Amino acid sequence: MITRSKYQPAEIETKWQSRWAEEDLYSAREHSDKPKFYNLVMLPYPSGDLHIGHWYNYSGADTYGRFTRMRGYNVMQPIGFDAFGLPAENAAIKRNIQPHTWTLENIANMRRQLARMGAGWDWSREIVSCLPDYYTWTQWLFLQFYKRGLAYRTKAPANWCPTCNTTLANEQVVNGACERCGTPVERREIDQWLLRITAYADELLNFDEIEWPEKTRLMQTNWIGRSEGAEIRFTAQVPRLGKNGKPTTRTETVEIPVFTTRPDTIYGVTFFVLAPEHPLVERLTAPEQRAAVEAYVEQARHETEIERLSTEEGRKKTGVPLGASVTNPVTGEQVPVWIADYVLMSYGHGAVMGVPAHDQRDFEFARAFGLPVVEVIRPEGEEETPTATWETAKTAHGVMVNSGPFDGTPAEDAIQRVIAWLEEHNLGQRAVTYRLRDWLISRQRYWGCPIPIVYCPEHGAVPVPEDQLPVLLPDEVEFKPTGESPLRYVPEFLNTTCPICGKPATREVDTLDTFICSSWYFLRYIDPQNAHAAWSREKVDAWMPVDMYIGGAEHATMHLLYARFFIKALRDMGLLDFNEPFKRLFHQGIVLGPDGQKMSKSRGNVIAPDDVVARYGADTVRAYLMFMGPFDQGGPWSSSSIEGVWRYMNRVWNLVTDALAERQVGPSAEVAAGAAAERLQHKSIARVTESYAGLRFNTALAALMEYLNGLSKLKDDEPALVRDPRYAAALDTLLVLLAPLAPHISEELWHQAGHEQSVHSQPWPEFNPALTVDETVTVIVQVNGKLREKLELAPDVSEDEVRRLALASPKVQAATGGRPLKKFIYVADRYLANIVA
RNA sequence: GCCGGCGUGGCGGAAUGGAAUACGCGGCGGUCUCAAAAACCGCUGCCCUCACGGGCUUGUGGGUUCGAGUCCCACCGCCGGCACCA
Repeated sequence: MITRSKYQPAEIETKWQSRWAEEDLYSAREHSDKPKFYNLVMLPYPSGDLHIGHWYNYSGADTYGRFTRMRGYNVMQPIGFDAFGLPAENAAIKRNIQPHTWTLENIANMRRQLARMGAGWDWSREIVSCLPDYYTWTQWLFLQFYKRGLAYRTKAPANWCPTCNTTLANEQVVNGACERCGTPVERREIDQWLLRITAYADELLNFDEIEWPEKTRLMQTNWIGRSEGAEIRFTAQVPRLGKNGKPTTRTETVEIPVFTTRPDTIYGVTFFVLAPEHPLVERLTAPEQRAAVEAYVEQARHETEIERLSTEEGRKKTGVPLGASVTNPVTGEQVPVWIADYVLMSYGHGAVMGVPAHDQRDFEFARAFGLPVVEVIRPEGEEETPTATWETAKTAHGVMVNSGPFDGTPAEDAIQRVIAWLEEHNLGQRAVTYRLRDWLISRQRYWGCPIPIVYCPEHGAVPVPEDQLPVLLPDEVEFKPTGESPLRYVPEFLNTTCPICGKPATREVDTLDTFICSSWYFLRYIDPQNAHAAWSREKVDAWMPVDMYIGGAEHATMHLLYARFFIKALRDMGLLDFNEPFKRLFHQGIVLGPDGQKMSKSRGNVIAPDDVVARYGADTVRAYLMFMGPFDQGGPWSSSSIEGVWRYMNRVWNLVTDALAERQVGPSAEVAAGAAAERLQHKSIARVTESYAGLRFNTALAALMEYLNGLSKLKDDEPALVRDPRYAAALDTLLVLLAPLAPHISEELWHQAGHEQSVHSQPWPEFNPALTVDETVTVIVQVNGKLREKLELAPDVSEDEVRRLALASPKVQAATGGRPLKKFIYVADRYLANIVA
């Protein structure tokens, strides 16, 4: 009677975690004969707790990293903390603790949690973005952008969150509300630092070098929103401004450019609309309209972005005429000028030529205010109908009509011909506009990377010389609800001298958007201790680009776009020599609560990893997360389904430890079932390898379960199998194949089986294709596509033989009912025959 | 509204155009036990049939094909992104 040991994950997991750390098992080698593989995860924000979503993300990434390492790659798998940001400040205000302290305490706890996963992190490369040895180089990078004219300062309307007392980038505004607190966003004019991401808009649309999900590429493409068309310069008479800046009685001609994607509709312009914020509104307004216009402008200013951008049913177009007109440069016609909130100052030129016949918004506007609708484009073969009867604009392309000399121009030439005409007469030109705007990077906040700029009364904004970096962020500040950075009230920080003249000056008190910190962290991992440079060019050349980047899809249009922009800009500065940071990208899915809803404290459906790990161990939790479904799909947590994975781990433990014990009591000897065990081994290697390679961890574990079930059954049927060396080899392979998903139990049993080296250093097993084929195969016989017969035959059976046996089968004959054979199809690699009768 | 994705047993899900429902959960029956739990073994899509066996089934309707969960068209439902972008 054998007494078996019990599977106790807590014990073996902590044991192996310390052993691996002692042996430095997971540090990437700087010099290696093996090909490099940069396996990256999106670094966590140190909120204090690793949640189940982190476990999901990192379990998949670590499984893939381990698999790749065993396949012979020199894998680098670093981890760090994106440690600046608002939550630290909010916690500081709420709990009267300094952000610095709060953040570092959280990091300490999360390091423990990250270690408890048993993932193969290379801790020697850890970065913490709020520490000076990191943010020195964030500042240095800002200066490089500044030097190249890619960072600039301007007074611009900014999204302002009255709750967070801070500005927000457009990308951080969700449906017109603050992404963090949900407060509707207001607009304010403030001096801002921006990065010229729009200079790279076109290049960012090119995804040729990267293997990214179609969905993410599409989201970035839509986000950048490239539109091709023309700029057309309309003109207007406005009062000439006197020396005092006040209008005089004399007039002058000003040009008002518009952007349009449909220059072919130029003859259909019946009105002209400016954004309420357009700088020419005041000068164009006639005295009798002044009161109405000012009221409308004031109203638009108070509208939130949500209201203004809403396209909800029933929201009618609003607007006010200025009592002025502009000249259509092509037709020479005068059309009235309006202001309306459907025209946005931030897109194009803040002005629109109104073509109600061929643009739906202009159509609605014209109907609302009784403006004429003139048809100038007619799809080929369509009859003329009076525009008064139209219910919508006709936006399709077509032949130009009512367009003077352009009449009859076919759809395919219309736009080009009008643009050519505009360019010839110097009244406009081909133009491209983007939805993407420059990246607003100033935050009126304390807990961020200080912007290395000094304001001198004489020299204005002066960059801090590189040898004076870092501009240190004070560790302690006082928080006052002023809406200004607390740094303004720290004299030691604020007051300095001008780098040019040495006279008293003040520092920039705004800090950088944390997305700046996360736009280059993957470069610092490569050379984290470098005190002389942000990175060594040689090391970055060797490791970049990232081979696999796994993280959430919510970063599609922010972090992932910014990081691409950074790399392209740094390339143009000569600081590195590649075009894209992340060669492959994978978005893991979202783990839902047991109720199928998104996890949230208010719903009470949150699964805390620490709790389930205490109960089942890290291996079971990791493997269960991967078993839930496809890795990019996520799904609901199930407290009963995880029991199945827990049972599996126990069955692995029992099968292997039993075999080891029983092997002691007798000599090894081959038995018949050994051959079957060997076939199963090779089949399983093939299946599991394929699943891992495709990041289909759920089917990898399913195959491992079938492998175990199969071996267990073979042993039950023929107990002497335990002393067959082929059975021992099959169990060893089971442990090796399981190692990426369940690193601790496989390591423990691997060592119990007498191996010295770590299971994680084992080469990935190869399979012999000849051994993945069964001794007999089931040939499926269909009649007219329906399954009618199964034949057990040898794998090398010929088509003729199958045909003879199939037609001879009574079941087949019954199914054909004596009808003559029309066609016989045999798919050899599927062992499938179809009889058409 | 536009763009994208997804609809398969009671549940999570599997399936290079070739045996639909692998694997797991749950359920039912059994072994062990005084009993229960755990563990182990067997059964488990739906309908008809005592049974042998037969019919039906991948959101709905149509199509392509020897053969469709998979490809094409239309519709319904759910999820994600964008949303007056001129």
